[in-house]
Amino acid sequence: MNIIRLSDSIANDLEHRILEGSLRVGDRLPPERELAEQLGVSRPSLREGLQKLVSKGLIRTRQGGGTVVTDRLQAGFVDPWRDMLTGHPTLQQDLLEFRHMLESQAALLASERANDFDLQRIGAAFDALELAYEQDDLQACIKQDVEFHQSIAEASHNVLIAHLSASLHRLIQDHVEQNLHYLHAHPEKWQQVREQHREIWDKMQTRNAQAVAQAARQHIAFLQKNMSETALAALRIESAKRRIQTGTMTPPDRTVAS
Amino acid sequence: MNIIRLSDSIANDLEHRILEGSLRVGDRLPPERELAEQLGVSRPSLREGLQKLVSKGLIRTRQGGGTVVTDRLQAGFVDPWRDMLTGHPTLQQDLLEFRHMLESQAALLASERANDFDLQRIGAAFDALELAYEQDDLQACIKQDVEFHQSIAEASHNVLIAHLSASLHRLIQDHVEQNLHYLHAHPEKWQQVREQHREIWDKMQTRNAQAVAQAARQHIAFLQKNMSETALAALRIESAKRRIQTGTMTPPDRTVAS
DNA sequence: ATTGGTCATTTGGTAAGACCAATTGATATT
DNA sequence: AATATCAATTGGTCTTACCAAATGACCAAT
Repeated sequence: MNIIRLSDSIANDLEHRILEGSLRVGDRLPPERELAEQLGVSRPSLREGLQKLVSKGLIRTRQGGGTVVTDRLQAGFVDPWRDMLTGHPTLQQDLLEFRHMLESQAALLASERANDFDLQRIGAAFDALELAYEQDDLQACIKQDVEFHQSIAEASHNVLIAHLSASLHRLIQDHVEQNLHYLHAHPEKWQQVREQHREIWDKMQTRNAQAVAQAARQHIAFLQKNMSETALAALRIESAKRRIQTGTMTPPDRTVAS
Repeated sequence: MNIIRLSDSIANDLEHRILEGSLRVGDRLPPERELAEQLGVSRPSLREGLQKLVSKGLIRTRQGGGTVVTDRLQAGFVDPWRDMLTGHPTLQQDLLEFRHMLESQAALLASERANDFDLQRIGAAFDALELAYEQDDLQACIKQDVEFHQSIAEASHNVLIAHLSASLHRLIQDHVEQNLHYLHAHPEKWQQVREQHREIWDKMQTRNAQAVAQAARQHIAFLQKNMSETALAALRIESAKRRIQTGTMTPPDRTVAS
């Protein structure tokens, strides 16, 4: 009945790749001429598809520059929370609790579904993390810590988990950094964190889902405990700016929309 | 700093005309060749602009038929996640999986933290749900089903879980409705759902956290199973319509002349 | 060695013309 | 009058070409 427009197929496919994670935020697409040839379509058709995605805000094109992925969903889901968190530091406990759930589930699913590519990426992240530990490079540790957890989240092959995980990492990046600084000043805890990462990676390789989830839970619980200790010093200014919500706890009418 | 893309100007211009009223719903646009000449642009550029509007749902094009203004303002706002789900049915599995995790965790936390007010609200929702079952009022069932789960989510006393739960419920409302309709036609399954709700509520009252989480997991798993069955037909149609497969993205067989 | 500018290359933006395919509507046929 | 047929209309796609902005390499000046 309805013939599918070629440009729609193209847009749909690229959109799917972005959501699924094979095209990640910041990635550059191949040049239009090249991509058109890869897909076996003409450049105008490809461009019609690309422009659809541009209008959706999923990619950004610059003349002479190239085409890059600029996920707008990442902001869409979490932006409303950012205000809440900066205004109400007590909610950070909720956030950590949520992360606890999210990461353990991500680890569980990842150990069931990770393919070779996923495992390779996680392994590479782990190695880089170990290297950062060895070199005592705190900045690199932070960066690789995020990459390690994110690679696991994306190996879960669940779009929602992957995106939420990425969003949360952005959201709590400051606190992660702060926390790692604190841990770094306590070598025995610092060493514990390192062991926990190794534990997760080891269990992941055995593909024992429950064990991986357990290791992830322990890791996050450990961070949760330490972070709450350090967080007390952090909440200071910002408090006066916002009003607390009424007791009925009514969610805003738009948490998902952009 | 940003050079205005011609296709964007075109899309904006037409969109403005539509919203302003000079182009009304059902109106036919001039043929592309003619319209391109009127606007003083090439046909590819015009088409890029038109396709942007197509992806926004403002116009509809039929090969040989013409281009007509459709009504997008009926449904109101644009929810990117909703669009994603309708565009990529495979994501619905991810959504259900996520809900599975979220609701079981919510139930677990709720059974630990619910105060008298929370329990009263959950109980009231359950009673209303039972009443709806008794009266065989499908609409009321849908409404109270959401309220029941949402009251539990908010009893978790975790803001993120409560908000996300509310967002998800809105997101999958259509599918919930569709699913309940399906279940309603199968009395034995319909009864099972009712029992599962009772199970959750009973366990909740005993404040056995693990038991509640287990009951919630079973409930969602049951819905998940049935929903995937009902969605199967539509999903097959959708995937069949795609000419481009994910992965290798083989282009449509375009018989070359000569 | 670093800085700064010049220039060719790369890459997205636009245009023009052609042909294909579905729709439509008028015409011819029964 | 109903139906079948065909030609014009119109969106869908491809090819080629050229323009303009961004990039990066190379070279000159400090």
